[in-house]
Amino acid sequence: MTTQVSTRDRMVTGAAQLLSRAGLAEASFGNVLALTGAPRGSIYHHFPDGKDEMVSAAMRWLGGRLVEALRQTPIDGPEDVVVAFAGLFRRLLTDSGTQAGCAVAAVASSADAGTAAARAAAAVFAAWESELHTLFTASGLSPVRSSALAVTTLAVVEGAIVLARARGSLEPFDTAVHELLQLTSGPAVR
Amino acid sequence: MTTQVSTRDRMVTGAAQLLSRAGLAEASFGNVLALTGAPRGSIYHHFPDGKDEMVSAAMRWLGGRLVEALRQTPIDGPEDVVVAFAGLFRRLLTDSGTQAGCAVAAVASSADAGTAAARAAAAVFAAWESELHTLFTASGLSPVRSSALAVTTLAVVEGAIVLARARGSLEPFDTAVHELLQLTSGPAVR
DNA sequence: GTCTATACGAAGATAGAC
DNA sequence: GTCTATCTTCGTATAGAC
Repeated sequence: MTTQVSTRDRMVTGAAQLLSRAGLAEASFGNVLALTGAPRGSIYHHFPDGKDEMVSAAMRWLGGRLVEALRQTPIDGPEDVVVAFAGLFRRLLTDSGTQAGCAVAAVASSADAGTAAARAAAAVFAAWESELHTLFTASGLSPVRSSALAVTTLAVVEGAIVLARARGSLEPFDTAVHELLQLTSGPAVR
Repeated sequence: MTTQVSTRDRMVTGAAQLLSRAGLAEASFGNVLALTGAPRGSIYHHFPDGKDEMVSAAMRWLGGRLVEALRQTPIDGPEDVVVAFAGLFRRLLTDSGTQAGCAVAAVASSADAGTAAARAAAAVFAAWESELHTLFTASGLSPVRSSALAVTTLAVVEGAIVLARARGSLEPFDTAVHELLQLTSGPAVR
């Protein structure tokens, strides 16, 4: 039995791809239809609130997808948390030839504040941070230390993605993540 | 004698503002003219290559401006470098009510690869990284250590800006920068 | 659920007068 | 250096038939 993929799902994943590669403006209905082959008539059938709703759906899909992937990774120490999380985004960079970035960051940085899409992006960041916190705690760190490292891990990875894209090289990404790892094993109070 | 500010200069700084707040798509000629009061006829007079050229000019202006500001800051130890650099972007966040971000990151993440604007954004990142390297070295760190910290400082700050905007709070920014400071004074080989 | 047709605005860009 | 006019393309969004 082959898995049924709805037109809506294809549009959501297509929008996520376009957001990742070229930002909010390029994730237009026209581009989504061209990429997915979805019919024009499907737009406002599946997304009555228009683009804002489609982008919000893409945010939720990406958010959940990464959390699931994280939960499938075996975690022993705090270093594993960083490596697992960073590894997922490193894959995004390698798979795209450093042409893709984080779609959530793209939306958070360009959607009008207060729109559903902007709120969805912020919610995804919060969910990722929460998941990182949980994993850091499970790996042996104190709640306080886990909080600080969760935020910092997110910041380093998001920033490193931008630098890697700009330079067209994984080098800045790997360097920044390597430094981040120092913080998980450093002398800081646990 | 009052300083003459050319129409071109007003357009460049206006474009930089719009890029910072809403990204590449919102930095349209129409919005730049509305913001600066520049005449329509000035567009292709001052920027024969169109928007790509205007955005490139905005990148160069922002890039040079930050380097100048950095050079005016007294630096004693490596911590001062981080505080000075992060402080400039923290100011951007506070002045805008966490509504503005880094215009260079916005362009690097959404301009088509290969365009003049994308190359200008990459060049600005390289210039900032180089300046950070110089300052870290001057503050007593080894060249190798300075390289790693320059990249990491950039990454943390860029990522932290995105998180601060999304949450509408300076908290993630301050947390990430605080962690970054640990790396400058940590046990890593200098 | 899907289709066509269409409305409306804004984008970037060019030509030519002043 | 500035202005108006215009072109083309693309964006979101809606209406109504199938």
